[in-house]
Amino acid sequence: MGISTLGYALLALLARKSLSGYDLAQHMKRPIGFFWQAQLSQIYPELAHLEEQGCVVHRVIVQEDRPPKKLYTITEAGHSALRAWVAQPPAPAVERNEFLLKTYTIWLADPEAALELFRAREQLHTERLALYEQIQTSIESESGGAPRPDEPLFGDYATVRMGVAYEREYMLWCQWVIQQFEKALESQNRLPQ
Amino acid sequence: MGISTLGYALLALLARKSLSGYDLAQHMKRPIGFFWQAQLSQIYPELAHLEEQGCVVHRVIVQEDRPPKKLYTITEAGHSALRAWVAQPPAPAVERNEFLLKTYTIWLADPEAALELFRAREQLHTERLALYEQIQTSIESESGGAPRPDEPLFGDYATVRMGVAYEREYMLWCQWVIQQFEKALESQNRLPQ
DNA sequence: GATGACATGTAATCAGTTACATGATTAG
DNA sequence: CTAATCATGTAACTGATTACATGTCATC
Repeated sequence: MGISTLGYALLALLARKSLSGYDLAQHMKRPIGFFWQAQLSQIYPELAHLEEQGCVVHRVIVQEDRPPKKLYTITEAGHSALRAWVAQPPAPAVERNEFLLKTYTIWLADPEAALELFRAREQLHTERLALYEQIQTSIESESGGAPRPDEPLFGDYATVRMGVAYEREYMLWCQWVIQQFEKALESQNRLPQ
Repeated sequence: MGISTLGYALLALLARKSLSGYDLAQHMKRPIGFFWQAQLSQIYPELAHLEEQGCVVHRVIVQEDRPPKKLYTITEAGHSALRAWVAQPPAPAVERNEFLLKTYTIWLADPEAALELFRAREQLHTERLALYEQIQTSIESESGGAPRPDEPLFGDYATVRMGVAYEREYMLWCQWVIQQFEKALESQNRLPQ
């Protein structure tokens, strides 16, 4: 019946620009993929559903050099549905972090294996941090500081700031865990058996 | 065929202590619920599945004051399955943060409504931060500092440290967003229409 | 006698992933 | 001629949620 969260994610993109299903999938990878992901096979039925609900309309665009595509445009109804949804507090999220679940049980792992796990993880978040910082900087130079909160770019900027803070803390936390294991290995080496 | 992530979550608890399905559901709420959640209706079939795989066994405990329960105990096979899983890097997680999705589209919200949304959110994370800091402190006083990484309590401590860092940054980020909207409203008031 | 915690499960539904299926056009 | 990108979809399966179903025992 209603509109799923994915539906709102698609409307969020279409509120900025008309796009085809394929284009939407690209934009769902980046930047929206940082906080909401979806496959093409999920996007096509959802677009049909949004069209049934009157939130979007499409027209077929014939291109010379590429296959024809369906260009989707948000309607006034879609716009007001999105506006009603956006300031509504979301239901409590279901937390699923497999890495923290592993951390909870890391005490029974071999310390060398644990170190390898956390060193790889530290690298992952260090890389993501660098990427997000670069995006943040490029928005700042485009806007001359932070975009104003009534511009679409504010959405990009605010979310990437969260990303920067999150990745920085994750990286530092990995370093702390690594330190704990290194300390434990050291004292074990000083007092063998 | 194999063991699901929920299966490993249950094994992670049973590696510390034998529990019934009902008890497991309680422990899945806290502390594991901070990073992995499951319903009772999901836990019972998964326990049956783990038993089929030989990872757990149960015996019925008749109690005087309460209904009889099935006490599940991890087997050697379950223990080694858990040990093999724990140091294996998890597959990239699917990111789903509905609040960030709303933030991405917050530019088309009414500024007063946006402020309300973020103020409520700031409070939520401030409360969670206080809870996690309290848990962290109680573990520290129990262990006299950080637990050693070969103790089960290290799992609790390391995960709660991540929680503290995460909630602190989330809270600060909410405060930053609030500030942006307040600044925008101020300058709007200075130059009406 | 009602409510809430303890205790165990099944059935129906939903959201999301993976695999399947097809086809045009461009670049190497 | 092969691989990659563009382009649109359906089908089967899996993981997870919600609703259903039953029953004990203790406390108010």
